[in-house]
Amino acid sequence: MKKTRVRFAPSPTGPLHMGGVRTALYNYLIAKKNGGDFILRIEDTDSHRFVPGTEEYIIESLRWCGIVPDEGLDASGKLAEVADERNPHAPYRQSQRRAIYRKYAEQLVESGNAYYAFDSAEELEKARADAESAGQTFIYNASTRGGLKNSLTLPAEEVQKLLAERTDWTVRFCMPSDEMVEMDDKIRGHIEVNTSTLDDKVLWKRADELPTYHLANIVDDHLMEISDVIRGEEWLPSLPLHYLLYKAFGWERPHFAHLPLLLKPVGNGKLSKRDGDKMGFPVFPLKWTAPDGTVSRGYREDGYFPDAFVNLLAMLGWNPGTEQELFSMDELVQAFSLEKVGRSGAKFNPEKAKWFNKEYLRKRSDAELAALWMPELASHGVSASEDMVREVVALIKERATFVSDFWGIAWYLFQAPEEYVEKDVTKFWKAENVAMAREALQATASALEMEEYIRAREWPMGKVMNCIRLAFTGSGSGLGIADIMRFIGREEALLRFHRAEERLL
RNA sequence: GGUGGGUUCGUAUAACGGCUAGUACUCAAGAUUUUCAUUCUUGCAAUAGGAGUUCGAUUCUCCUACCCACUACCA
Repeated sequence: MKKTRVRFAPSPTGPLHMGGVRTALYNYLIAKKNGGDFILRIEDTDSHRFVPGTEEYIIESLRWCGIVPDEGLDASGKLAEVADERNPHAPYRQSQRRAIYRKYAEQLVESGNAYYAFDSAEELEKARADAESAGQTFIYNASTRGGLKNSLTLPAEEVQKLLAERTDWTVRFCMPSDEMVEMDDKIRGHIEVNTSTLDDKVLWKRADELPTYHLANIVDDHLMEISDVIRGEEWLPSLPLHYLLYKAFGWERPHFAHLPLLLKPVGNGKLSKRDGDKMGFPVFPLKWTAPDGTVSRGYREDGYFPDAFVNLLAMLGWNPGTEQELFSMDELVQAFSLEKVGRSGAKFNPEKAKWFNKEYLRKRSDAELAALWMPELASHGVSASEDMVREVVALIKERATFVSDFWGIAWYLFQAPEEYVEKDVTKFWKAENVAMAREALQATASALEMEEYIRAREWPMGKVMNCIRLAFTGSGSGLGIADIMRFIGREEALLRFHRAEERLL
């Protein structure tokens, strides 16, 4: 049995979005489940769309998620450029592998599976326009290539001349004219396509001496001994070409699996950057500042835990077949299989995403959460001991989804209220209740004693307590009185009550 | 337009021909609680439509509708 080797091969054309992270995750899980390798490769064969900083962004995103490549990164965590024991196939950046691809493109021409094409962009544009005005679709393949400028139609001397003189020619795949391509996909099953509907894709460009995705992808997957190609559904239409390419080279092809797309929460279409901005959730793992200064929020900066993010991503398109929803990375490795990946696109639900984080927050230790909260407390001018913060966290963690919710839930344990919610004042601050509350507060030394005091007199517990809470927190909601008093102390409690009396009556 | 893929509660999904179509999120109601939140209980809510195969179809086949992707010298 061949070793499982999978790869994640993004283009550095923009920040990795959550769909991309999910693709990386599924690849990683399959690799780890089978004791195989997860390889990171950067497909930067389109020099025009390169966006600075995205390669680093991709690497950092994967690292944050705990998706660690077995191959592709050097000791300093950068994309490996020099081959060594760990990275035998370096470089892993396609722009640095130029020399490799040309050889293979020429091999295909020699074997009759590809040819040189000399059509200019304008000529192709015209051909398309003509076909369209005739109500047809232009396809560069067996049906049209005979009338176009290429090494199949031009005399050999002319071809040699153009090859030498011009710098804008390409190598195109010679698509068979009428052949059924039969394919198997691990997720979608058997698929058949007739080659007459396919076109002679450009494989290599003389202009920048670089291959297009299709050639580079197949060559590298072969050279890097990739056993399973797991990628997004948008690649399904080019699967026949890839099958034919493997056949033309005489190479054994990997297994293929095409993942369903991630769709926008409402309406139709795939999830895009805009949706997040519009609906108030991130679509990127980390915050991204574009070269033009535009900032996009990230899951990390929004307060998501990486394991929660990984978990929610895993459940988008896959299910374990049981009712378990919470999985650690190790558990995912155990439970994951492509057989349980769905075929239809998954609409992303931001509400459910929050639920996952809430569950993970609860699982975090009080100490860890306290440590995460300390910086924010400091920014509010609060200097509390770590022990105390930990106790507060224990009290409030089940009310929060993010650590950033903590302050809004428990601020009044650290500072006195300056304002009182009007609605709650009219509801709870009634003279007779205030009188009872004052007496109970003053006559007792602790919350426990106070409760007994109120009970002994058969006073309305709720009314009295709400009155006190209003004085403590400025509103009708919040923690239990006993808990609040434990943190602020009797002195502060009395002070807050008297201040409320002064302000409200 | 062409090619390919898809379609179970609002959302994510379960049920690999056989109970009353299950679960989670959301939402609603009730219980608990000194308020709020939590927690617990209950409820609302789906097989796109039509044929066919079968004793029996969410599941298999075909047609229709709708959705998505691709259709570049982008990936």
